[in-house]
Amino acid sequence: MANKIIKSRVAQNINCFNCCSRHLCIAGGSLNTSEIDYLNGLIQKVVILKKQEHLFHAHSEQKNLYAVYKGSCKEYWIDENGNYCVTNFYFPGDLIGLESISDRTHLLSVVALEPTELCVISLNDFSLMQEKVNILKRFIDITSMKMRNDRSAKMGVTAHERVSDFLLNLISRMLERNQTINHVPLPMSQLDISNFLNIAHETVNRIFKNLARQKIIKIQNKVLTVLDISELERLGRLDYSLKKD
Amino acid sequence: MANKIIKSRVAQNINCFNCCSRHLCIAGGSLNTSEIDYLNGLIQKVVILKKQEHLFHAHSEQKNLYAVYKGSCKEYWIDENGNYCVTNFYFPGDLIGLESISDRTHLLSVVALEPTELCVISLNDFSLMQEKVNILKRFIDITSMKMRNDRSAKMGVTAHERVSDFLLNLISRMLERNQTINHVPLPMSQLDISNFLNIAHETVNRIFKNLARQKIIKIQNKVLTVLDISELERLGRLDYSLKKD
DNA sequence: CGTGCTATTGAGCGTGGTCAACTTTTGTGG
DNA sequence: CCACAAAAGTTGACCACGCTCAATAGCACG
Repeated sequence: MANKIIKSRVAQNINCFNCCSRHLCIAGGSLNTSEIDYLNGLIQKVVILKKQEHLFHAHSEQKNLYAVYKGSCKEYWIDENGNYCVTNFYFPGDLIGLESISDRTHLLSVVALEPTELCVISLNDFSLMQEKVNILKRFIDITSMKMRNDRSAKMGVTAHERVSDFLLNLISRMLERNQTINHVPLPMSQLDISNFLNIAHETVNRIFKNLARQKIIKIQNKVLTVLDISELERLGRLDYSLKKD
Repeated sequence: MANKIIKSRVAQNINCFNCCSRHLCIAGGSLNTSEIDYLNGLIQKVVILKKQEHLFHAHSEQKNLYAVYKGSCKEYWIDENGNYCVTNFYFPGDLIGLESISDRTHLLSVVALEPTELCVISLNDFSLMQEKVNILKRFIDITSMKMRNDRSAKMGVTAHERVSDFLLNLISRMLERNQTINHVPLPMSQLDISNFLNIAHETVNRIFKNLARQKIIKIQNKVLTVLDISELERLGRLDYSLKKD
């Protein structure tokens, strides 16, 4: 596999000010212009990944945090018995690598689900940021929100609930990204979803088909369209309307 | 229910230096004496809870973070359909309230499983701490570790795996607290465990009995004794030996 | 234009959920 | 301290949800 391409953000015309996901990323919250300017100056590089290309592998040294700029990624690990375990999906504005900061070793692997670009926050830059209290507060807020979000994606008891909750979680994340409920990207395979939810992939497929037959959702070309959100909420245990604000 | 008792740490002779869980709490890591001294000066109060008494309820304003000093707590919420959902258990050295920092509103409720004492870190104190870079780094490390730990408690696919993983997770946390594998406290009910793991409580009971019959564990008076750790690891998907260091 | 991955559908069966009954433990008030 | 009530734990029977296996169709990549 080709080595991943790293370019300068300036050359790619990427910066925090014109980034349409910045409200979800570090540059969001209540940071003022000069603080974002400072951030923007620190973050110099972008990694450009092709589909299926790894951002990093588990057990490697963690040198950076990453913020998804464009595209999407899958996080996974291989357990002691050789099982492939999908642990998360990342979309524009999400920070990758937070759970590894404490020991600077990646616990998990991350791979691109489609052509993807990620801003590189070196841990050195991150140390510098720690001098700026407001930026650090923002960082802590993001970590706190991530914990909430991770809890809600796979909570249901039954397979129907779990699939519904997964979709509701995706939908609420896409709404945060100013997408519409009529066009929610599903870049991951049903196999990935089934693995993430601890459900057989045949079951995931049957539930998708079921929901489609009941005209609750429609899936075409890796794009989800929600036809009856209130019915989907009834099936899941999450209430996305609570998280809309 | 009686209002919770709040006392000064000094009066209770509690401080970060003589706390036997400090290596897990904010005062651990590589903080030096003067930094811990600063921390210790900021944290003035202890909350003392009786069994079944709430530390806070979901939807209330978050005024503090809490560090368990002694005892244990259960975290839960009530979903839209009225289901009681256990989301975590906390032991000495654990920080409570991290996922609520971003909007200063508790997402979850926390209740004591036994007589419990918690150090109170007001969010004001927390803001002050943010001026001390090393303390904040330590805080971020803890958050990062919490994310790892939360992932590992309920990972298995089958009921046997999930119960085994839950026990392995508890064991590894107790080892961090200098407890022995022969005396792991189980202050929560089997009902709580079943709810946390999304498993029927009858199933949890049967699996405990099974493990006991196979002489892998023994449970008496809410205390777990591990008789065959390698067999327990084989049944679960976690490898506690990886986390012993 | 094949080769391999992903999606789809069917049939059979086992894990574990549900319901029910009972015992044991814990907590509360007389 | 005992009596009673409530909660927690235990055990058995039943059966359904969802897993496994299998076979085929669609799709994407070289």
